[in-house]
Parts: sequence; C-alpha cells; structure tokens
Amino acid sequence: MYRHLEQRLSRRLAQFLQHNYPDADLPAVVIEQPPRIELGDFAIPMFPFAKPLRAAPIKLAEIIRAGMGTIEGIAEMQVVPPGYLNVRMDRAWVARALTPERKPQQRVSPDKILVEHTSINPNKAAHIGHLRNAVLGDTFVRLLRYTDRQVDVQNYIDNTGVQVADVVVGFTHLQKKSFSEIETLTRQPGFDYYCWDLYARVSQWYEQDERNKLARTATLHAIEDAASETSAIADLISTAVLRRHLETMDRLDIEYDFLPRESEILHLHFWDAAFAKLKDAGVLTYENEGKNKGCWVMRRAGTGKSRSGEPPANSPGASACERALEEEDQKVIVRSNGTVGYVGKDIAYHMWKFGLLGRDFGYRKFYRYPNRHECWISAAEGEKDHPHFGGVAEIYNVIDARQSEAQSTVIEALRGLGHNEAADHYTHFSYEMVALTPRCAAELGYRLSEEDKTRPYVEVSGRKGFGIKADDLLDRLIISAKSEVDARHPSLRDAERQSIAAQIATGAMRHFMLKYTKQSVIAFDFKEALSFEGETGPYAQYAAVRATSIFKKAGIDADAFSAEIANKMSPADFATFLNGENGIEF
RNA sequence: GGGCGCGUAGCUCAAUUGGAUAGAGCACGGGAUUUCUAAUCCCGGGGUUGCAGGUUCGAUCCCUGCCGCGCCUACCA
Repeated sequence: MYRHLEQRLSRRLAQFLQHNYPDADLPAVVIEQPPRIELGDFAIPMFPFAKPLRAAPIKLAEIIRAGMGTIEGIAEMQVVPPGYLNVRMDRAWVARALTPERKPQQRVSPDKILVEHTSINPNKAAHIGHLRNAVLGDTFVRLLRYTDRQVDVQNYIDNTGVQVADVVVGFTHLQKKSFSEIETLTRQPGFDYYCWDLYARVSQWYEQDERNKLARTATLHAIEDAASETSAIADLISTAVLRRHLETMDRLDIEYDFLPRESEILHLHFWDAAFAKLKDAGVLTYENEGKNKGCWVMRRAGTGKSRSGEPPANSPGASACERALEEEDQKVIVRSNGTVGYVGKDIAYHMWKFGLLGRDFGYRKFYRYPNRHECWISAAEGEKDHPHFGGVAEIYNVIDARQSEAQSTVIEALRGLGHNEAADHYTHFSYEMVALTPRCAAELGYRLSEEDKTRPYVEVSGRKGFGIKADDLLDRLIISAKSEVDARHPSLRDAERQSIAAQIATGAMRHFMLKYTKQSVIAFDFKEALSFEGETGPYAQYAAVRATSIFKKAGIDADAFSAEIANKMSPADFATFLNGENGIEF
C-alpha cells in the first residue's frame, strides 16, 4: 500500500512538471522516506530539479505544493528547508484500503526459486561457520516464502571428495576398522564428533610422512568405483554424518527439500553430458603445450574483457612472458589424466538446476521431519513417485566469499554456452566467514603463535580440528538460558523449562548470526554470543512475551482482541483509531 | 603482482545504496523501580567516518592515489 501510494505520488508529480515545464529536460522523480516520522511519510527532494528549472529548491517546492491539487490517499504536503516537499498520507484512507476485500492484488511471480545452502562436507560435525550459512540461507528462504514465492531448498552433499576420503583413511588405515565395525560406530551418538577428531588426526598423520598421502589418492580413486568396499564405507560414513547435520540444523528449525549428492552427479554421468556441450560451444579448449599441457581449460572468469583487443598470446609474435600470463588466466577443468575437477562437476550441476543438461537425478525419500515434511535425496535408481526438482528459472547459492571465483567461473561457463538468461538469474549469495577472537581460541585451549595473538581474529580449520562445533554452542546457549529460566520460574515442570530454554537459545543463535552485515567477518566470542541483553534475540522475544503478558493480565486474549477489533469496528472507525486523534479507549 | 572485501564512539556493529542533526548495543556516569508468573525503565557524556585529493546543491556511500587488515589467486574438493 505504501509503495502503491508512492507510485501514484511520483506519477502525479511527473505529470505536473511535464505540464508546466514542457521544454525542460528533467531527471526522474525520487521519493524517499524522511528520517523521522514527524516529518511525514514521503519526502521528495527538490534539489535535482533546481538546476534545469533555474529555481531555488525551496521555491520550487512551494510552487508544486500550490499547484498540485488533491491526490487520493494523500492528506497534506509541507515545504521544509533546505528543499524538501514532505508528504503525509491519509491514514484513514490507507486503513480503509487495507481491509481484505480492497487489498490490492499483489502480483507474485509463479516461477520457482532454488536456494542452495548449508552444503557441509559430510565428514565431520558442523561448526559455527556452517551455522552462519544455514541461518542466512534459511532466513532468506523464509522471506521469499513470506512473499508467496515458491522455493525449493537444496543442500548439496559432496560425498566423494578428499575430505570424506580422509576420514575413510582414518578408519581403514589408522584404526584398521572393518565395514561392520564402522557401521556399529555410526549408530552411536556423536558419530560426527568422532569423525571431527579422527579427521584432525589423519591430517597430522599426513604431515608426519609425505608417503602417507598415497593412502588418500588410492582411497579417492576407490570411492569413485561404486562397486568397491571403500566406496561402501565412504557412503556409510557420509550418510551417517549427513543425518547428524540434518538433526543439528533441525534444532534451529532449518529444513531442506532435496539433497543432491556428488556421487550421483558422477554415476549418472552428468559431467559427460556437460562436457560434450562445453566442447561444442568452445567454452573449453584443449592445451597442446605449456604448463597446462593435456588439460581442458577455461579462461578464468572476469579476466577476459580486459584482454580483448590484444592479439592472442599464442600467436606467432607472442613473447614467453605473455604466454605465461595467458596460462595464469586459465582454469583447469579437466586434468591431464582425464579426471574432472570439482568446478566441472559444479558446471554440470548448475546446468541441471536450470534444466539445461537433459538429464535428471533419481529421487529417494531420506529424512522425515517431526512435522512430516519429507526431505529427498539423490539416487542412481530412484522411487517411481517423487516431486520434481531442478529446471528452475532463478537460483541463489548461499556460499561463503572464498568461493566467489569458482562461482563466477560457473556463471562464465553458462554464458559461454549461450545461456545468458540463466547466468543473469544466477546469484552468488556471498557472505564472510566466522572466525574466532584470539581470546576465544585461547579459552578453547588452542595454542596460538605470537603473530596470531595480535590479529583481530583467527580462521577456524577443520583440518586442525580447530573451531567450535555447532551442537556444542547450542548446548552452551541452552544451559545458560536454562539456568535463568530455572531461577525465575521454579514452579514450572522441568520439561517445560527445558523447552523454553531451547527456544530462547535458538532465537539467540539465529539473531546473532543475522545481526551482522553478511560481508563482514564475524569474530566470534562467547561473551558476545551468550549475552542475552541489549541487541539480542532473547531481548526481542522478551518484548513480545511481555506484550502478551500484559494482555493476559488484563484478561484479554491478544489474538481474540485483534480479531474482535476487526469484527466490531467498521474500517472507518478503525482508521480513526489508528490516527489516534479522538483518543478512543478500550 | 592481480581480484574481492573490510577500516565509523573505548569495544562489537548500523546507517533505507548520494540526503535532513552519522545511529544502536555493550562498557561508563546519573536517576527511577523493591518485583503476581520470560531476562526492568528513563536520562547523559562520548565522532576530523584510516589519510590526501576529486566529482556536486549535498559524500560514511561514487572516482583517483596512498596506509593498514583479511580472503582468494593449485592438474585439492
């Protein structure tokens, strides 16, 4: 409604100016919101018109105010120095217009939006960095759904990469465990924590002796063969950890619709289909010599334009120096041994997202939330009846800023294939990482170098097992919330106090992750995160609960109260009430 | 070296994308409240927006050049 009025105002003013100054070349009308509500609901700065109309801004405002006449929905206009025309809307008119039968139909795009977030490597427990991703993604999804958009939430699972391979190495090489022993372990609580520690130990083991890394390479290869036992172990581990991730995120009310896995991208030959198209379109070129000899490469994203106009570096006159520069600009997509890197798989995956690949996943039910919502997973052979994912017009990838280059490479590839429409609707929802303050790292018992101690923050590292696990943080928040609830409400049953504490904790967590702009690094500190006063989630919850309490104390049910107002009062009376002029009391 | 981002009160962060007196929370100072069901309320001090130029009616925001910090820049995923 506000926007509706704003547009009407803008149109009328443009007409007025056009009519009175037909010869002037005028900029578009800009409407702003005044800094304080007392100044009005809309503010129109006159400054842009001052020069072309050769009049002082304030004078101009007066001319317009006198000449405009009345506009439906606008109560009054006011000239304010140094050159604003401030406009107050007619609140009674707005309130009448807001009654359900008159609410202007909002046009909502029927196109489905695909949001990808979380996407944690399924080889260890989730940490605070993953929480930021999931909370940002989930909140964005909620906002989209609030505006009636159709959204599919996807959580991409890289279950065939080195990170999973490393944990497999831990079980098979360091611990010499059999398939069935590992299977027993996956059923124990805290399997993701177990893997967290094991992963850190494997990383150390690699550092002890370079030759130990041979185990990684062998394991990585074995995983790609779907029939091997190693592959079965990898699947066992990654699936168990994945379930833990879903449980952790469910504590924050974060759910997913579909979990596409890299193993299916591999086994259903998504890459082969993409590779053929990329070669045909000339997006990928084969290198016959130089550093990248034998590889299929792509020009690095974002560097192409600045080089156009120069002769190609491999032309006869090109110097060795230019040649080297050209190689720097190349991104290897297919290695000389014929295997494809992760960017290649990502290109194929994104072609699927936009329905441009000509292939589809199989789908299986995987996880059922307590509210009966079903989360699906990719499968080589799927169930017969399944919902349809992919083939959307618009996507958002919630991925941290470190991946921005890879993301633009994928967008570049889509453009190269001629899918400009898709590339334009591909948004990298980029955000910065969560790091730890040196003090926080010390609290956790990590030894910091003298250099690290002077830094504003230190980056977490899964390889070193250095970081704060998501569940640990949530547990700590619940404990401190619980002790407050215990002290304040001793008469409540313990289960109820526990449930209240959990709600306060998740609110605190979600608010903490959202209170920063996404492009600033969060330097995590327990003191800040566990604080429940000031600008925090618990404070916002407190305010809402207090308002409800006041209703309760007065013997009025808040929901019934608002329903009653809607029933008993005519829209006109309600409008008068909102205006607050007659001091109606209830 | 190149690319992306950041630099604002003592600390942690905002600022509707170029608008009116740069705002919050913590901390600090002062006052109120003595508690019947979610964690009290009010007031105050505190700023050369990293530095130097430029663009214009107007710059925390755009441009140029510096300074400082972080991330990315693998035939790893």
